[in-house]
Amino acid sequence: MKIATWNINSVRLRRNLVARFLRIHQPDVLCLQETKTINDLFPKTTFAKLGYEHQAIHGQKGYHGVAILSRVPFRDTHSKTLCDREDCRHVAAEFKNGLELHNFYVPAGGDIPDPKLNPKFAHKLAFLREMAHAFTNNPERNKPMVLVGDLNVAPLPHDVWSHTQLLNVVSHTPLEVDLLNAAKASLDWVDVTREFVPHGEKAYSWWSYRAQDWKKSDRGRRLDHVWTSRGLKGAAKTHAILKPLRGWKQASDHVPVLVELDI
DNA sequence: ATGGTCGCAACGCGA
Repeated sequence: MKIATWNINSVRLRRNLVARFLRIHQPDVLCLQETKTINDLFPKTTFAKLGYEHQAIHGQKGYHGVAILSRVPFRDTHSKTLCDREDCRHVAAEFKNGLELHNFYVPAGGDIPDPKLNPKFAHKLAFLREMAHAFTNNPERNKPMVLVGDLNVAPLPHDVWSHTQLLNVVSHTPLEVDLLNAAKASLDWVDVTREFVPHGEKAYSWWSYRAQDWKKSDRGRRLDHVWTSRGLKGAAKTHAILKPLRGWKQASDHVPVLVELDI
């Protein structure tokens, strides 16, 4: 089963890029974040025509929004409400082979890394805590599960271009990293990217729009993640962060992360 | 140290 995650930063603006990605890489399932549209305006038929006729769409006007596009039928889908907000930041699908797939879009958290001064950062921290609670004591924690998404945290020193320069920058502060690690520990999740890329090597999935030349400066961060439950350890056969897609015309600032699981 | 760029939707907000 080939699974991809991609923060698309408007699925309507970039529907043709999604279609190109689907044609080239042929994932079985694509999880999108920041679709930025209400469900009625989601380009369903564009993707259905390419074989992705099973769609769990959870969007809102203008902001956030997540979706799962699949060639494989779902058994069931649902979405969680986190932090008692209407924000569309989670959608999950269960497949007939028993796999449960969770697609998250964690709040970015604003600029000031202090929850007392910045309510957006406080929301991010609360969201990460709730993410952990969602899986702690989960009666189904032993089933095969995959968690993907834009988690908006780069946890390891080599998940950012400069560990020391980003220690006080939202996405890499110790506070967020600790909470992300706690969420990861809640189900003993495996970080698939780091099973393939050694911890001493740089790995990025996002490059800012603000750089003059994103490729030349290469000041990236690894914000997009694929986690598998412990029972799926070793199931990942291939892994790729599709850096060239950042160079596509009118690209998203995130690139897809793609894994092939033997399930 | 600062500001740099996007997308939505309406000229601000969130990223």
